[in-house]
Amino acid sequence: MKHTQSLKKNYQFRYVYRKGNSIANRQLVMYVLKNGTQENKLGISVSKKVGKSVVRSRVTRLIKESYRLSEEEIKLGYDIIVIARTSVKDATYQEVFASLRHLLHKHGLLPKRSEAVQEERQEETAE
RNA sequence: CGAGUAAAUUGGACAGUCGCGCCCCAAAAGGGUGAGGAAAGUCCGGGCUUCACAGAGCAGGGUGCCGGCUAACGGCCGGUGGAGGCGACUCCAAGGCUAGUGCAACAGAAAUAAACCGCCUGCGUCAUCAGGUAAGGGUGGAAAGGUGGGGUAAGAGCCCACCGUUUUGUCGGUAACGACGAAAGCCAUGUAAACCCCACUUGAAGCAAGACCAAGAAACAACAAAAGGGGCUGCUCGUCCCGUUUCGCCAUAGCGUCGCUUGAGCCUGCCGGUAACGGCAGGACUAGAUAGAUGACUGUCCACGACAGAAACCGGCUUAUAGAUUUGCUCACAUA
RNA sequence: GCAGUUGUGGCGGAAUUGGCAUACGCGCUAGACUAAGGAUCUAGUCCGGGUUUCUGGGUAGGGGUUCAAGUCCCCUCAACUGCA
Repeated sequence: MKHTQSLKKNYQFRYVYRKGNSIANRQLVMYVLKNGTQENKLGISVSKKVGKSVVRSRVTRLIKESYRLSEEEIKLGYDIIVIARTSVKDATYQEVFASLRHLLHKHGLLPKRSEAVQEERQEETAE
């Protein structure tokens, strides 16, 4: 991915957990913290409670794919941790995608999307 | 065709767009390649690595009908015995309680030891008492080989026949064992998945093993001896290494390199072997990450896709598994 | 990845060499005491059939050895711990 590294070390995760802001919905939890660089760092955490290794790796891939397809719109300079909750194990790709967009929007990391939405609305009203 | 039994194969396919790990290329573009039959459980066995050499003895652990295969095994193949099934066929930790020790609750007269009831004899009879008796009753998982006959006061391998058991001979088989015969009236239940005996086998830990490179902190003249400590293992031997003690702080470590994938491996053919397997010849050889790569979308088709994701490797076992395909054999029915 | 430990009523936790499964404590239910509550005392409390007695099953799940298994052996499941 072009603008995104991955969070690797445990201390990086703990720093974000301690200092960052968290917002959750039914399927995911998202921690966000400014890191003062021109890149984003993404960490995905799927605990053993979610399921077996097949389930966990599939959940990881769905979250990663959802993030990748949204990457161009997301603000830069943040550490983001996405934690999967137990209910994700039965979710489809579309549900995960919508859930991730929902949390990114609540964190205010999707300015382009909101602008786009506003533009669409303006266009609709203009028409 | 129906019912069954044994085994083998497969585990969605094709096309396009975007994306990921590794490799090729000086780089880019581009190209190649990318999870399983169980990758799982970690139940066994191996190679490999470290422990000086991987050594000796004891203890401990494992296995347990016989023979073979194998690097090895608790695996596989073939056979023996036993159990089940009309049959194809399936299942069995299957050495030794006749080496010793332990245990066998409750019930029952009595549990490894026998007289409660009963039967019989004697004191004329009954009762009682004394004695004989394990055929019958009852208890129990188990009650002193079983059935039938003779015998007796009543009974008893007391005697006989058959069956079983033990010992032994001949023959067959590498062997487990089998067949046939002889002898012994049969000193004795179960449990060894109780201790144990016998035979074989086993050093310990595990790729987070470990090797190398880089960086940092502390301490230190050299040699020898003693004591102490440590490593290999539970102990003894043997052997090697080392200034010691206390307190505090940091920390999943350095996006390090190797180990890391070509291997007791796979496919095809021929030969040997009942088979497991072995030999020879030819051919292909393409996951190797290090917070960890296989996904998303679209279209077409069908049976609408189960169980499930590599983390050093290999041989097995066990467990999970939608559906599809193939072959051998058995039984029943029908027909000829 | 490798190595290991544990599993018994609603909860904690006993059960000797295999021999009557849940002793004991907490909690819960009913009753007594009280104007009421608390505390205290009494009784009950694994599940099904019957509701006094009786009877069948049950120690994470499945099988085996044994006359008999919570206990011994094998397989599976779940929870937990350690290892640079």
